[in-house]
Amino acid sequence: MNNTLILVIEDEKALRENISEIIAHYGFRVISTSTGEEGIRMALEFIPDIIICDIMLPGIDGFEVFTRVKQIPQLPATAFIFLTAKSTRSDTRMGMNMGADDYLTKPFTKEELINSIRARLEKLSKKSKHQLEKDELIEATLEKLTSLTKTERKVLNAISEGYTTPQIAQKLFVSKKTIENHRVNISRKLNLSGPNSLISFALRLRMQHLDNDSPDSLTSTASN
Amino acid sequence: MNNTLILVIEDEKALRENISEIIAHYGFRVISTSTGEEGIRMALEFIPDIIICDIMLPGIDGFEVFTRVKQIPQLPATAFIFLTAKSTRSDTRMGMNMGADDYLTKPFTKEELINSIRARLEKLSKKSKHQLEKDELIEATLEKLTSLTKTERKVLNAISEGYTTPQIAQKLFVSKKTIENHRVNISRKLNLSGPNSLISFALRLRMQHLDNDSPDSLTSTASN
DNA sequence: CATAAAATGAGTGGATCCACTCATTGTAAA
DNA sequence: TTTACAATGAGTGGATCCACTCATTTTATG
Repeated sequence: MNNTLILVIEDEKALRENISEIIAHYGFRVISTSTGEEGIRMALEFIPDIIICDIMLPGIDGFEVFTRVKQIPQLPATAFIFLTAKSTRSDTRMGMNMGADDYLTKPFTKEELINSIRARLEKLSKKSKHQLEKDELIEATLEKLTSLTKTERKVLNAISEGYTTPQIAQKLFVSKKTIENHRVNISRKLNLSGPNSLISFALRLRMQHLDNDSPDSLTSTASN
Repeated sequence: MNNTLILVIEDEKALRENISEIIAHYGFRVISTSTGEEGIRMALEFIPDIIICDIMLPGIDGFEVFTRVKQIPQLPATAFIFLTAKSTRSDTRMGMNMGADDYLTKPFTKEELINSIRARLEKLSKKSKHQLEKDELIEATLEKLTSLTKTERKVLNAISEGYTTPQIAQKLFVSKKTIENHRVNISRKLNLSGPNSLISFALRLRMQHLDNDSPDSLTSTASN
């Protein structure tokens, strides 16, 4: 049902296990660690949806974890919830001013914890709703990209950049006819048909990639 | 320099003017009102980037303003900062649990206010950085859309949805030849040329609009 | 009403896109 | 060394796109 992944970074063992237990009990997946360094490593590996992080940590502190995590390009949407006993005014403000999404002061009830999590998830899903719409269109055909050969990928990439058949032919030092053949083969593999279907797919794909990760994209997908 | 617009909803006159003054002093544009009802109306009209709203208001309260504002589809990205004297634990939590972005308790210093604003702006702009890249591509030609006629807009919209000339002709109950003529006229007005240039532009435009505001987009742009 | 602009439609021509078949060459794996 | 696949290129045909000109009708707008 729920595929949400939450990363808990908390030094105090009892509290860490307690939090994890609560989160798990409410149906979320949870991973945890006691140090900031390990937390950053896990964030990179597992790409959690939410990070709950204590400020007082051995080694690097919660603020440092936050700034490091925010520099990871794969984690732009990850919500960050600070956790601390220091409920002094200036500390709370510092956390929020850094861009944190919420701030829980110890001790807190399990309702406060779970409500905070739910509120952040609500915000996250709201922002990426139309995004999903786009994803679905591509998703189905995206896996079929693996069936493309090296040259076909190059051609598709060129198409997505707006080049026409004769231009691509010139770029790759082959005849127009060869590119045309590649286009047909690509369309066949991607189950596309009709005029403009290829350029349309290529552009949608490009936009998709611009929204996500790599800068110049498609050629780097595989080697074949 | 700074085009950020901030809406302040605060009943107490002295405080409202004080806040507005501080915000304006730091170079942001600011509008304000004393009631929730008026605040919602202004939010709809001016589409602010940030709304700063007191919880204690005559008529509908801050929580109600928040939920109403969040239902406005044009304002998915607007940051919401609550403002209140009630700094009791449960009140703070309720605000955050509803999905607020920050929570300032009275009295607060101007530094706290301005830092909170800056932190939220930071988060907003971070999410739309690569977005700018795409914007620039369209921006230049975007204004020329105003020179399109009603029917031309309809055709362009259909193109962006993936329809081909014969399909559009059927949809609008006119001949294929008419649609072809419209295509040429549109291309001329937008300074486009070459094969695929129109579908390419239309798709980029569509993606643009999907990321921003309206649901079914282009036809609603003007009346002519 | 008169003029201008918008909408509709047609003719022509060329370029590109799409889809099918077929053939040759190179390359890599069984 | 077969076998399979990738890459190259060609032939044919139809559909669509793009760009030009021209004409008719409808719809504002002064």
